[in-house]
Amino acid sequence: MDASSPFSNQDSPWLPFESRRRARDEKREAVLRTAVALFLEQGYHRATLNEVAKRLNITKPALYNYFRGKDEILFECWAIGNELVDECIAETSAGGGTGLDKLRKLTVRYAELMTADYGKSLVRFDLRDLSDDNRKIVRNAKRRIDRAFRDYIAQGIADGSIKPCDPKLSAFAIAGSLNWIGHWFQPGGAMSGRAVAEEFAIRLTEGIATTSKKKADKPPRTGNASREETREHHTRTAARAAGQSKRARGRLR
Amino acid sequence: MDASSPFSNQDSPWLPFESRRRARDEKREAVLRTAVALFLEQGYHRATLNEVAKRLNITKPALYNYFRGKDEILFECWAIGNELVDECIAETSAGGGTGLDKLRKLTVRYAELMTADYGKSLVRFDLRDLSDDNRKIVRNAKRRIDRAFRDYIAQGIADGSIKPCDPKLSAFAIAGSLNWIGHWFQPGGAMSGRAVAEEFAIRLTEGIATTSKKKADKPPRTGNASREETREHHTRTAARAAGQSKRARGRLR
DNA sequence: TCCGTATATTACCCATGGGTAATAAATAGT
DNA sequence: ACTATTTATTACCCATGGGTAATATACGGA
Repeated sequence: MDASSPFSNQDSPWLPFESRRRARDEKREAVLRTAVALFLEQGYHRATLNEVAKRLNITKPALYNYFRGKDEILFECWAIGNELVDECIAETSAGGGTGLDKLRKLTVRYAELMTADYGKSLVRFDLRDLSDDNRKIVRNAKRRIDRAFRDYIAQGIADGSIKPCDPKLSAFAIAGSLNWIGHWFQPGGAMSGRAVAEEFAIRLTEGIATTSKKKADKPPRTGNASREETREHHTRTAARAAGQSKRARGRLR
Repeated sequence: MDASSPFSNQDSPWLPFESRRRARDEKREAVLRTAVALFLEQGYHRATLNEVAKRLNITKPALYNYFRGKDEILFECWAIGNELVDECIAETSAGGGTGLDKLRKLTVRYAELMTADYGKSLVRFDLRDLSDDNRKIVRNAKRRIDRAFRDYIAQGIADGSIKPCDPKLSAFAIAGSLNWIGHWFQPGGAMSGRAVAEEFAIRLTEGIATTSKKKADKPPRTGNASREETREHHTRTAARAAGQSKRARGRLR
């Protein structure tokens, strides 16, 4: 009725009777795009590799040219999301400002990530579906993200931009609220991902900020923490090749 | 042993039947306690009914004396958690106070629920594992919970205890943060569930409250929103019998 | 004591879906 | 064009685990 039609899936490099000569990495990424969408849509266990393949106009065994197995696909989806978060943290840390400034900056970007597929995969996939090695990698990455939030809060307390509080619990509270976005946000809604992100950034930090800015009431200052680039989900492929962890590049023969 | 029968005498031919039924319900609940723990520990799909049975020193088919199938067990676990939340909401709504008072009261109780198994089941189980009918029930219940948060916020804005804000987004932010507790809290940690709950209640409401109470700094006023009873996870059995929804009482023969 | 019911067990069925082997088709290099 | 390599397909294996049928056992009631 839908996915099997030759007219849907216009972005599949395997369109029948189409030139099948495309870079291997593009196909890999196409698999991941399809897989992450399906995993989110149906849940990892209900989603089958047959269905992933079907949506790409190929058959299941073809997937094994690019991945060792289902759990590796899951991990790679997660890894892409993780790289996006890492970029957020790196850029936020690189930029200046008070602890509160950084916290807000990270909050906005992280929130917006949670409204997109790869971001959602960070919070909706289950660690226990991964291999032991990959599970360790993910756990460490989660800790790094948590530390970023805590560090910014601690820094804010130190520089006086944030009220004294327990950084650990405050980070949990903020990150929890943001992570939950990945569970309820759906693109078709009334607010865009960007809008939700900016709203949340204000709401979640106003409680602990020392200066109670009324940024929300009118838009005289949109803030400098949200206008820069956020629009390159592509050209990330090269960066991934330098990823920190063992991520097999397809089946090694 | 309880109040299920006024006469513990042999002149009541109902006593044996009653005690039998009670024994049955106790076994039912034992299954649910074991199942919810296992589902949380391993995830619904990895957890097997064989393992549930094994932990109860019985075998898998014995479970089918009490439940129609795995997904019904999942639903019943969820239903118990939902009743606990319903009690929170009912009591909070019954009690007086400003919108902010009620919001805080609900926040404390809800947070503490999230630190226990049945509470966690509300946010960690996947709707899509349920039958269509049960899924509808759960969805409606989730909406009711969301509405409670929104109503209290709206009420608080109306009575001046809460700053003007979007009730919908604020409710999402608060509930999200609370729900996330169900994902990270583990009993063995440094803080008790109660302690986490009270911390969160303060942190999550201080941002939108008009009066910035410093409840956290010293304990001159512990607040009336946290001392009353919260300690009856038992004797809930009878209340469940009057539950709002089709919940089969074991296999009907 | 004997019957009927509730409850448990053993032994099975079988749909599902991840994964693999053998092989065919396309592509690149010479 | 011939060959090696990559990439896809068809046809299959099989472990897993939910669910069921047949049956045994415990127990209350007469």
